[in-house]
Amino acid sequence: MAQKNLLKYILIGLLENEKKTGYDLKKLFETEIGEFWSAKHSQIYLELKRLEEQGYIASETGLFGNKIEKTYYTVTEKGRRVLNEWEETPTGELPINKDEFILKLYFIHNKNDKRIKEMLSEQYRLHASKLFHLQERMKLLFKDEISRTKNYGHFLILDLAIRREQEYIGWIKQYLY
Amino acid sequence: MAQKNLLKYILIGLLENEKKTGYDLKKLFETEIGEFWSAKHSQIYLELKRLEEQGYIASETGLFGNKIEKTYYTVTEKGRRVLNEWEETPTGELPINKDEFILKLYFIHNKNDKRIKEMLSEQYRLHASKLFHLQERMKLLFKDEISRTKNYGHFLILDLAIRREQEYIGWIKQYLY
DNA sequence: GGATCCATGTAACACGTTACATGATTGA
DNA sequence: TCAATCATGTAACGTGTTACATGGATCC
Repeated sequence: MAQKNLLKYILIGLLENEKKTGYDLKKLFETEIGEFWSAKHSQIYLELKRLEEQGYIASETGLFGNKIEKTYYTVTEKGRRVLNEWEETPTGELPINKDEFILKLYFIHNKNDKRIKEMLSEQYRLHASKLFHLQERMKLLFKDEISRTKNYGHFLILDLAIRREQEYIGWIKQYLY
Repeated sequence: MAQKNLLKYILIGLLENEKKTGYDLKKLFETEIGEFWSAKHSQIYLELKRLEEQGYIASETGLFGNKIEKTYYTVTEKGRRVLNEWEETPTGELPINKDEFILKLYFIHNKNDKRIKEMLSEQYRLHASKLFHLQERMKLLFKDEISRTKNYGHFLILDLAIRREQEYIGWIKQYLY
């Protein structure tokens, strides 16, 4: 997955409909996007600079209070074009989900190993908590039909994420008891 | 996930019961481990050297044919210890599965966007093919109760992987038709 | 007055991929 | 003899994290 610079498209995509600062974008990674992507502010600010140099986004400096300068970014025509090109390109190749827990489990050979129950219990807690969080997001963002139609992609992937957690929890339960 | 050097534990873990060459390990990443982890030979060879320097594994050079030298690695006591420590440490923090398709979908807002069906169709093919492959592996590796008991962790994660693909496919079908 | 958030940046490092490189062995 | 596979390595680069760094604004 590395080497494709997908952060580029995320940033352009997030700026598509509304100008935002680097800090705004950073906050989005902590909430909205955080469920399926991550990036630190250090990486975001650098990438924004690079995207501006390459002409995919443009910046304007706004004033906040009377001293702090905020840099707002907007998408250029060129940026809009590459975003669309990317969206239309078949993705191909399923990604490998590197999951440390899965890895640990792989190296446990004996069915009666005491650690299995401990590990499954921990995962149960983590996934149950994530499931709850996702369900709350679903309620908050997509309570009516209109909101679903307007951000349909987001609705779809939230639905997938919830199903996935439910399945994961089902799997754990089967082997935990 | 990065910064934890999990490759280290994979290599030690794979060498635990049997001495292997770098090439053997590379091959395992193409088959067995490939379902849930990836690594290129360039990274493997370097990591093996580092692990030997740090005393986690030891090497012996064998001859193959009459000219080629193969380097076999085995795990040391120190290596066995860190592997066990790792296995006993709670994993914590669910990983973020960075999936390019999910990302693209997020940026599609309109329910009637033609691209949704195309994207879902492509994913259907990919996941159906992966599911088939996983099911074949399951049949091959775990046909009887005894094989399950001997590599129980592997059986568990293969079962999870299959359920996950089934769920994914179910999700696609729901919105594709 | 102090904590927390807003806002932006740089530097060092770790992880992972791609490309370059070499040469022997095996089987058709 | 030619292709594929076995077998091992290095170099350059791209991506992402951690740590370092600064200073204003807001709220209690």
